[in-house]
Amino acid sequence: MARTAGSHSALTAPRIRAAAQSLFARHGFAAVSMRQIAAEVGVQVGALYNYTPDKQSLLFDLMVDHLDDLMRALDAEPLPEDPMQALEGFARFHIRHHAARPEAVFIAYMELRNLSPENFAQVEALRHRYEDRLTAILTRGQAEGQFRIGDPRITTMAIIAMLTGVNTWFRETGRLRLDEVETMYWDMTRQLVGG
Amino acid sequence: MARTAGSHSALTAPRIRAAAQSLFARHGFAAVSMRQIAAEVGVQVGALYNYTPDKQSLLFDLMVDHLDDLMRALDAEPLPEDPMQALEGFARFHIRHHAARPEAVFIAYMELRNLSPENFAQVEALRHRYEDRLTAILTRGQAEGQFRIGDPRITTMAIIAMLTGVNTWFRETGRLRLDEVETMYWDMTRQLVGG
DNA sequence: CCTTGATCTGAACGCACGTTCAGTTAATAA
DNA sequence: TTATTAACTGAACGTGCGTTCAGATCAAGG
Repeated sequence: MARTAGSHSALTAPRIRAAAQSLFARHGFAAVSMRQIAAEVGVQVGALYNYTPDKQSLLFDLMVDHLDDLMRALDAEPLPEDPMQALEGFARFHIRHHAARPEAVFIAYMELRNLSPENFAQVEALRHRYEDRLTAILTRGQAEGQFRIGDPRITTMAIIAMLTGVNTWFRETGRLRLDEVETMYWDMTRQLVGG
Repeated sequence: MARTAGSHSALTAPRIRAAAQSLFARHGFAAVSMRQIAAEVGVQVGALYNYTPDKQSLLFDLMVDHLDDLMRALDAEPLPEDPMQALEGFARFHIRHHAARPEAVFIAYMELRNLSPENFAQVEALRHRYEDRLTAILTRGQAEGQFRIGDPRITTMAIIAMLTGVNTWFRETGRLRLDEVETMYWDMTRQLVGG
């Protein structure tokens, strides 16, 4: 046997991505085999190599696409002049965006050490660009006397860690709706910066 | 060849633990082989099985010991009556304790999915007990009107995520000393609870 | 000094891994 | 209808995996 009925790269490619993302998130990159991914897609393992040069590229592409998606989505958000409003926008956006794609977020945070040094550097640079957006808001608010904070860079790390932490416990089926969580975390963020 | 000169379980056991911890933290549990651990210790792979029934137990024991250590250390801390002072004690303790053992912390957070369901439940229970200490402080401070917070449980998760985040960027060789970081994060924590 | 038990070696087990590739079939263009 | 290309199969490659175990050597107590 060979080419199968209905097979098409425009269909198979996203299914491979989805299978890899789901399996990497559940079991971890190192614990997932190419054969498992192929089985989830419904092809033989060799077919995967029409779509990726190797296993690591599968992981790298997932991360880069996730971070590109994140940056594009942030750029599409309004950026109010007022630092407090800008901070609220960022906090709410961060929670909403991350809660909507827990698998991609999980992988992007947990599998960094499985990247080659060059790939790691690229991913880190993308993440840095995102963090810089928050740092800019904090620096502006501090300069305008609205925020009572110390080092804006440290504050950035603290806020992002706090907000991203939502993904470790939030479940759609839990007692709180996401918009309630969003408001609770915005309240905490606001107080954290002295507002 | 067989038993080697100077070999003793009291020496080999901790060296196996240390090697496993170091390698798991650096490369991840699934990516580390028993042969790598043995090589780091300087024995053949078979010798490891005098000390652990299998690979997973090595991971589980590291996690449990870390969490036991964490609870014992917290219990050894003074617990002031005043909620604000108690919170300061907790925040500073958390940062100090975690910064001192980054490998154990990293493993305890990243390798949960490599545990069997029973082992996972045990580790989760231990972590919950630790979190409960912070929740108790927050609940008391809220009842006494000192803290301006919402749900104490959510606030617990937010604070712990923020504080633990220090480990992702702090380096001994960086521009900030740990006691400076400690104070910065305590300032943020205090403001977060409305103090 | 001798015995006993602790400690480790060296080899082996079957299995799964990532990757490659010649060959085969389906889709598509001419 | 035919020729071409896209998509996939099936089998194979060498390697490393976790775990087991009989046997060899060392440490320690009497």
